[in-house]
Amino acid sequence: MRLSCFPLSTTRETPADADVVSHQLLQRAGFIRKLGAGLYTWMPMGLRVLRRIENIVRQEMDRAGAAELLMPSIQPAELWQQSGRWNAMGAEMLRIKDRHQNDYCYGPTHEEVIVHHARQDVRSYRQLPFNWYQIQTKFRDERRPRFGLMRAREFLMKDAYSFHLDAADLDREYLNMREAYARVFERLGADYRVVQADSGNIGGAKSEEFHILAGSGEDLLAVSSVGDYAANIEAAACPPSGRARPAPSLAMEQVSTPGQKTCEQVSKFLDVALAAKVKLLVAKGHEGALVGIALRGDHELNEVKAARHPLVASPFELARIEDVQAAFGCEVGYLGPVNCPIPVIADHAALEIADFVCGANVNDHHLKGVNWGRDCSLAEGTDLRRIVEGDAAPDGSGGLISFCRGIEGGHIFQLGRKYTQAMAFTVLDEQGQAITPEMGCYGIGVSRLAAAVIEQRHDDKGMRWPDAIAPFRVVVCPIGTDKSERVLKLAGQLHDELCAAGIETLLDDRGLRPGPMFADADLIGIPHRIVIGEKSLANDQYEYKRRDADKPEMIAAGLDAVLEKLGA
RNA sequence: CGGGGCGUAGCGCAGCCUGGUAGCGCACUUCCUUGGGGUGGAAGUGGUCGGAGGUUCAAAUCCUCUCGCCCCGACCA
Repeated sequence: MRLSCFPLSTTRETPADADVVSHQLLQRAGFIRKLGAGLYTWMPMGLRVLRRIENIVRQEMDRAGAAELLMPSIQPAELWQQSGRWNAMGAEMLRIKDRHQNDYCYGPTHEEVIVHHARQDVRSYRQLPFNWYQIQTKFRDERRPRFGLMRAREFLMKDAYSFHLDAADLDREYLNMREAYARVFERLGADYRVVQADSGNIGGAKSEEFHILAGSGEDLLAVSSVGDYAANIEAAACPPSGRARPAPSLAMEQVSTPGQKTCEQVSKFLDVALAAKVKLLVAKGHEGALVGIALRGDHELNEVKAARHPLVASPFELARIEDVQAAFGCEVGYLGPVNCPIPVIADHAALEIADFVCGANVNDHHLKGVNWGRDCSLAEGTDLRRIVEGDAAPDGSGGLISFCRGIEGGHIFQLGRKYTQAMAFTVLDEQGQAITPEMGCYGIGVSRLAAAVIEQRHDDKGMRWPDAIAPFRVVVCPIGTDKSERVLKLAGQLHDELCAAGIETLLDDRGLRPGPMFADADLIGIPHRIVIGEKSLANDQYEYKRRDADKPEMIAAGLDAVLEKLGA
């Protein structure tokens, strides 16, 4: 490709609305242009990268035995009503009406559509298992689009859906996809980690995320210092420590704590450790009921875990303050499990302390020396809290948890029968009995990966693409073309020869001075650069530089030495 | 959803407080110059100041409404 014929518009200045490196570089290098909040156009240079990532994903999916199809981006509401998600999905689903006032959505995901097609075409167990995937544009009306491509509203996603006779076969395919994903992430040159995840409102049991590790990542990951345990902190389990609760040593006593409402205030006021306090949150239960949630004072609630408890409404919502005050007869700063008017569930860690401090359910008063079982009923113990750094790894390896940040690039789920059942997809088994298939789904955020790779691979000059997904593998830079016919001719010739050898090559024939030319090549992040100028031609040499090398080196002029450097 | 900020040339910004003929840098056009890390110079092109209404002799500037965009937060009693 000759750059003089290729639309490329780079800027030296950083766009004002970009605050992560990938977003800045993508815009500066002219890879993407913003059209609206969370909406981006892929300009030609950027699209080349997107397509290459897409092709790696496609190759690995095909290799893993999945079959590509393409579903509409607009979906009829009827299917979503069948699965029950038309109402369950919130405002992030873009709902639209056609001219007949019929309801549609711009697909945020395609479980409903795929199950619909599966039930149309698949009747027999002989047709199972299968795995269908597409690479399709999706739209999610994020409450806050940000970080450019990392949390855009419209984005490109690979989504795959598999169907199986039984759970064991789903397990097999899940592992198959897990391996395919690992190959994808390795080919992208990404430093990634597979972590246990929560399956969110998609539903289902087993679920893992593939995270590209980066400080700018939106997700916090809990990683064990021993073994390979890692989990999204949303999903990281906090089992009982195994330590027995100490025996009560103090009598319960009510103390005055005027105006001390938060755990921090009370702990300071009474001079007790935060971890020696039990706090009580109140969540909405079912049909207007309230549920008390007891946590140790220094712990935080994990709403995802709470919402899974049968007494707690899902999605999780805190009770309205007026309702809580009506039930307890005091302000929310003084709640506690003693003489509690509503059912209480407690996090394991809150149950492991004795002689604790908690609200007295009386304004401006707390209780000291409180003990489970003796002073209040022993609440049911459940995992309700967010994991914290320094916790023991929940896999029992003896490791300690520390946090790091990641960008979710892929997510694999075992959905079970949630959708196949809701949408009445059955096949006949060998005995002629109808059975409901097990389902898995597997997503990769293709457009997000482009940004994630940049977050990991960049320097102060620009992007540093690996060969596998670079927009071009090589850029040929002729110096002083207006003075030297020979330079221009040799550069054009090398470009043509490299292209003929199947190497994606860019010839910078814009006639720029070396400074701007090199700056653009570095910004765009092309992995290999060949400079041709009279100076080196005097020694019958070209100059070769890797994007990530400090210094250039001289090589013999001609195609062979170049090919050798490229390892081609 | 709550809070804050910003909309002035393609991009980045100043001007607004204190109303009076709209400016700078980059980019772009032409010419000269320069030629190994964004040369130097000369001359140019380009703006209904986000939109609507109001105050005023006069509004980018003050007031009201509205739209768009960005940032922070989103429950821990």
